[in-house]
Amino acid sequence: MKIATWNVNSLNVRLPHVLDWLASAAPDVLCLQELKLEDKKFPKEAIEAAGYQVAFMGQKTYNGVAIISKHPIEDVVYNLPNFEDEQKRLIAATINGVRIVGGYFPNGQSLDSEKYPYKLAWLTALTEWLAGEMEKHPSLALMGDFNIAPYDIDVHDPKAWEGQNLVSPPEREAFFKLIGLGLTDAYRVKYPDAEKMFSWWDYRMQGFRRNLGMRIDHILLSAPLLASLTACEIDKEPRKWERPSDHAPVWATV
DNA sequence: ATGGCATTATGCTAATGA
Repeated sequence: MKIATWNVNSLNVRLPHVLDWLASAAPDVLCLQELKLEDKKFPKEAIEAAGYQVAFMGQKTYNGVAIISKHPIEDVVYNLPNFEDEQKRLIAATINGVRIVGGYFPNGQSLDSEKYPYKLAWLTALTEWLAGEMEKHPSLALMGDFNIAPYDIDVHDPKAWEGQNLVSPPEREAFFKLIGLGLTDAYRVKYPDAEKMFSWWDYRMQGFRRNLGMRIDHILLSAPLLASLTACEIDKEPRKWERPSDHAPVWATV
């Protein structure tokens, strides 16, 4: 099964990109983040016409997540049951016996922002909920825009970014608590030492052309899925398209 | 060098993203 995640930064704008990528990459499952549209504006018909089913939870202007799948989508959970939240950031479902958890993790903005403790609280709630989820579903994939670069080699200029939002020690500790549940960073299994391999590039300063990016979009696999992992890649092609998202899709085959 | 660029909305300026 080919599973993927992509922060599309507005599905209104990026629907053609998503349809093109579904046709060319043909994933079984694609988690989307940052839909930035209301449920009533979700392009359900266009995605179904492409041969996919969909579960989604939209929000005007900000956030919003979806799971697109070639196979039946079962037991959908919307947002963290243990975390009261106005923001639409998480969707989970069972597909082909695999528990898929798609998340748009809070950005945090900066360490002195009120959004930073919200990010850490969200991560704590996710970790607590996910522990129970993994007991119920041994085959589980946690994927999405984590807004955390786990290692210095995931950052184009680690010196300049040292201690800042997206790489700060409390965020990285939260990331490794998720790993501690028994999850594995699929990309790092395939490419343990690869440097300058990013999933997001700033729109400004010709960030993509100069490869000034961060690896913040991840696929984390439980042990049974890790055992069947055959490939994991970041697809940089859509980032070269006209009017791209600032994120690239990341996919794995399990 | 706290700029740069893209998206959205009680829109033409401001907030947010990462």
